[in-house]
Amino acid sequence: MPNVYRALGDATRRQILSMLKQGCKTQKEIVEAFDISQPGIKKHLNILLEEGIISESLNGKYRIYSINLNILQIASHEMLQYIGELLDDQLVSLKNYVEKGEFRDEEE
Amino acid sequence: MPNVYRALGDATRRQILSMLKQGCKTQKEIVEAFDISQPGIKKHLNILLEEGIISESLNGKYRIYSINLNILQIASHEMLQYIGELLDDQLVSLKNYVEKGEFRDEEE
DNA sequence: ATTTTATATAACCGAACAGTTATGTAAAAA
DNA sequence: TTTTTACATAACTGTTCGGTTATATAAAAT
Repeated sequence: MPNVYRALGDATRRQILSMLKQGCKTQKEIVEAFDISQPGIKKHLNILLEEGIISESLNGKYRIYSINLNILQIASHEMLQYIGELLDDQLVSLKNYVEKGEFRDEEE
Repeated sequence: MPNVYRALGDATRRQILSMLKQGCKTQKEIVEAFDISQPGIKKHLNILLEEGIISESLNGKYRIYSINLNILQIASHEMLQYIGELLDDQLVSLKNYVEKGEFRDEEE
């Protein structure tokens, strides 16, 4: 099961995910958006891949990355539940709202 | 500002916080609840202290730890907002619900 | 056919982490 | 006063992480 803390625990990875939320991106595009070397970015992408939060596909010489919102949702479930329990019932009911399936599956 | 990812990113620390949610605990009590050495537990407590998620107080030879729910709430705010933005509007409205101040301040 | 482009991979670095053992210290109990 | 108890601290280990440079490779463009 994906480790959301690991995946989201780094600011660069969060920015990458925000980029991918706007649409699929080439590795090159991602690299150009940061002041980090290509292998450095690739490591972040590998961690997101390991955690299943993003997917990779090939197109000629390009690597295309996309975000897996459904998996991210499932993955954050446990975390939201835990925080909800700590922060008490208000957040829990809030979490229940999420769990009731009110999400639309953007990734289809 | 507290790094929630760091604080909550470890299972032992999450268990410690769950314990403290039930009430203040002595370091001894916490140590006894885990199969980890006393210095090992102390390191986790120090990280939670660094992030401001828990507080420490002295009582004779005892160290008493308590959870700072208010700070945890403020700290998770950003994280919840970010995840909300990724997981789209349903979660955002959910997050707004939290932000509207619907939390009661258990720690007063 | 050669060069450029997009990416992969290896090797390295310093810092942080999770854990340990060993030892010191201060409060409480005997 | 001696011993026990609760905790602090230092030093060490192995692993992961975020970053780098250097180099290889495969596709595309020239």
